[in-house]
Amino acid sequence: MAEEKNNISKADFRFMNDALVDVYDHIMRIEEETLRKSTFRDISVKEIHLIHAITLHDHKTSSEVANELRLTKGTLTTNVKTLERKGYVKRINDEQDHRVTRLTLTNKGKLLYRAHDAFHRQIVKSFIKGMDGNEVKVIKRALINLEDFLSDITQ
Amino acid sequence: MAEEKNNISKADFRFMNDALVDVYDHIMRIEEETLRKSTFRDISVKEIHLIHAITLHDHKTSSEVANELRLTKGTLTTNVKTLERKGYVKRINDEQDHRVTRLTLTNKGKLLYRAHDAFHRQIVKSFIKGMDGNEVKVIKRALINLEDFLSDITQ
DNA sequence: TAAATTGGTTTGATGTTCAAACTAAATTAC
DNA sequence: GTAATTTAGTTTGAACATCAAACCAATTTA
Repeated sequence: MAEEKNNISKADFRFMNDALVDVYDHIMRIEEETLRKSTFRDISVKEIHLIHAITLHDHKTSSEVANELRLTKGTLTTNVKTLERKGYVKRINDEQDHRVTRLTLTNKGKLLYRAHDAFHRQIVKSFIKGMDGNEVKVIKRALINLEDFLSDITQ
Repeated sequence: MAEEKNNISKADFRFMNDALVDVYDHIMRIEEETLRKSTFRDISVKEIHLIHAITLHDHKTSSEVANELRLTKGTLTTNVKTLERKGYVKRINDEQDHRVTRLTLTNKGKLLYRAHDAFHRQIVKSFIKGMDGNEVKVIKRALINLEDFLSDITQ
């Protein structure tokens, strides 16, 4: 066997590690800059992640969104408040249970959601650029490996 | 051709996008928790990234580190100050140019650096678990694709 | 119907960051 | 060779994100 399975050279480790680390920072940076130059220049990366978590259609409760983003309820309240003020998010009072507020995007919020989603689509597309079906499967397997590894650590 | 090149199904997009997004958050979370439970419980994820940027051997200047991490000089000064107080980092006065301070890790800092590096090694290893040389090449290509895409945007 | 629980908000504190003013050292321009 | 400019880093004051804890109102349970 020319290449041992599960054995990785120092150079490969360094390359992949740096790539994995840098890529995320780079994406955040680009998102920030892109937003700054767009019609949505009053929105930060953190805010767009909240908008993404609220999603297009499924009227989640505040607590659900807070859990997903691992923020306290208090933090979410304040963040939602500013996005509401800026006109991206609307609160809906739940008819069944008068304690809960559900979150939804305004038209402006939906527009931003779609723009952001399109950017992510580009990222994924670039990731698998020029690859055939089998190669895409290899990438998926790698991502599944990583997710499994990470969830094994957590519980 | 059963599978068109460069065409990705909605499901594949969603899977890869979510994986790419979630993986980073997950890693940060695990780093945070692991630190909390270790001997280094006085260190945050942001702080460990600073320690990583200072590196084991190459006595960078404050400005160099600030640029790498894209922080202002002022922010770096305060961050270094707390890491110095906690005993992970040392300032060295440059003999040539008395304006510059170079940054280096104490033994405690180096210990932490190595522990953190070992964790990253595990991550990369899990990423390519069970793959042969060709498959590893596919992964590398994907990461290069992504880096190219991102630098093209920034140029 | 009183007590406990739940969903969300408010409050006060902490940590991270920045921009701008500043200090000290080095470089350049005359 | 001194004055003016630039450079490296620090200090300061403000802004923002976050949290934990106290709180309020509605619902559930006992």
